[in-house]
Amino acid sequence: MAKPRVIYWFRTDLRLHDSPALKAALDLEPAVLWPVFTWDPHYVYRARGGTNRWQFLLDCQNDLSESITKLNPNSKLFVLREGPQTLFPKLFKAWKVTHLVFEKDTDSYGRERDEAVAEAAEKAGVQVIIRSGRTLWDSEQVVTKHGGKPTMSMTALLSASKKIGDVPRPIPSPKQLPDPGEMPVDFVQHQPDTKPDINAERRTNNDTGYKHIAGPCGDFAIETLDELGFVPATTPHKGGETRALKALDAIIKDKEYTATFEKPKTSPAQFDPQSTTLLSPFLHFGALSVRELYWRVQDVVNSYGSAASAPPASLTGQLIFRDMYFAAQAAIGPHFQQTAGNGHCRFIPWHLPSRLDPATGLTTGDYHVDSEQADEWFRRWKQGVTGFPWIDALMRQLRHDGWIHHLGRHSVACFLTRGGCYVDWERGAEVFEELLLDHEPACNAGNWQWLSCTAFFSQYFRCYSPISFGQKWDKHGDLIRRWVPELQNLDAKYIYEPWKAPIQDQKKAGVRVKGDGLRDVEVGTYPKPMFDFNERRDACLAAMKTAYGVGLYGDDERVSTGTWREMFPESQGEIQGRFDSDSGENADDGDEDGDEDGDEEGDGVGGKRPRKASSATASKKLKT
DNA sequence: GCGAGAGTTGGACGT
DNA sequence: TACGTCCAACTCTCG
Repeated sequence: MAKPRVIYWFRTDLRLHDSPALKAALDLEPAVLWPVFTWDPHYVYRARGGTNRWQFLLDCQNDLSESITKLNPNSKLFVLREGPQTLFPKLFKAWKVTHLVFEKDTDSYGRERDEAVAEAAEKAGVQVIIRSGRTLWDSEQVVTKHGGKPTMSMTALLSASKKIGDVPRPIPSPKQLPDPGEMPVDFVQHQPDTKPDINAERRTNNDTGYKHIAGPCGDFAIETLDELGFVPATTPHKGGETRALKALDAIIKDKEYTATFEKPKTSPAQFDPQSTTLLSPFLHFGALSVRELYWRVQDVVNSYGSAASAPPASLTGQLIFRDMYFAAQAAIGPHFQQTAGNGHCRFIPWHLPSRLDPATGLTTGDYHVDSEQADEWFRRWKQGVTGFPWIDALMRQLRHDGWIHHLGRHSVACFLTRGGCYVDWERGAEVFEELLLDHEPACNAGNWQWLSCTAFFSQYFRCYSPISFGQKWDKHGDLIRRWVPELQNLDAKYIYEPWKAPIQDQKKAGVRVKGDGLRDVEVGTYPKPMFDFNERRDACLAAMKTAYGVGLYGDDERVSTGTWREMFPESQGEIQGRFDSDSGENADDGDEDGDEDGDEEGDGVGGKRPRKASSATASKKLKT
């Protein structure tokens, strides 16, 4: 029998070490092996992605390609610019492929795509081999061992995984790779739909990504940001398996750090270097195997003795949480990314709710503006001009670097949702999806649900203060000074609350606390806080209490029909305003009165606009 | 079915 | 500085 002709399809497993799928491909003893990456238009036009994450991906691809070439000078990572669903059927034929091998994807689009590709392969007589490799334990197996239910707690994950067994030991990198075969592409390139383009506002140059299937020089080169029409990245964090393994070596070398790591004791304010490992972006792109990380850490922990930390706070605990979210997503499916239709996510009548596709019930990526005030708060949060320096510093660090500490994420997420703006967690998740280098759909959705107290966590009375929480870690405000240069010279006494600084202190520091950070921004100013935090915390807490009392979940019929309103008291201050679900216009904005004066209680039920007396006082307080 | 205790990492105040 | 206690009170797990 002729020897196999194998395509190894790299996706989010951009590494050579510990790849069960790559091992399966090599076990076939192929005559030829093509290491292929398909530049999938779905991710370019339909999924949110900022330029920093593209850059990190390109770093990973370039590094992987070099590593492949080191093992076989005739080979590299071959990038083809077409969606895999249309490309593979043509490749199977043109390259006389016998096997297609890849790592199992865990996300909804990925699974759908893989099914289509596998079906096409079957039609073409190509054998498909899939291996799980993205998580400690195969998420589908975890779900099965958990009775088909999602793992909504660490206990649940640990008891299910215990039935599977130990995390597999990592597989060493291959020592050699076969030659690639001939690569004719004398077939018609399928042009992708470039509209709608969810990344349009970030695509400032000419997009030539799909001009030639094998790239501008016809050599299957790795694409560039320029080719895709993206501006250069700003992040200092670089990708690639080589860097990942080197960074891991450095961490493991520090036995004490590795063995005694406790996440809650690491500072969200520390940067350069940060207080945590910053390995998550590598995990996301598969440049680092999660099992490699797990066992390298666990071996240190085992030899360290009883002083070592343990899950959930320890390093391996962080990885176990990751698996928990993956397994929860595996059980719930695409609805895990949203409240609507998700029976495990509590319904809270947040502002700025997602628009839903009536056909699928899934979110469209757009949202209803039920409250102009909340929308402004959301925009100020996103841009890092809330007037709360701790929040603004983190949001600016996130935008520029693509990474912030986990507790920083807690802080800004709590602030946007249950502890400040009362804006839908899905809005925040979308911003993280765009900006985070390590954006992992399952972890992102899971953590936003956690922080908004809609799933996984429910102690909504534990609220992060945008002032005290930062102060606890960073009295002098170094993180703020780094990311909010307007406040660089402000006395530490006022750095977390610059609006409290007397005019002469502001003058001395060369800054005026003025404006809203969005309109007519003057040089040398920093915005006033967008609300009185204590007022907002009280309003949100009361609203959360009401919503918990109502006790609706995302899959409840009353959520989809809108009759949930009957269950909430009309006098509830903090509740989603009405909007016309067809046009998306705010139906009760006609007699707009609540927003000019910064009154945050402007939205009522059924067109009524109840006000709390305290809100007026809150606005006045801010003006002093 | 019930109660006790635990639960990734809050804040304010005390010793 | 590190660690307790209270605040007012959530869900889940386990016995």
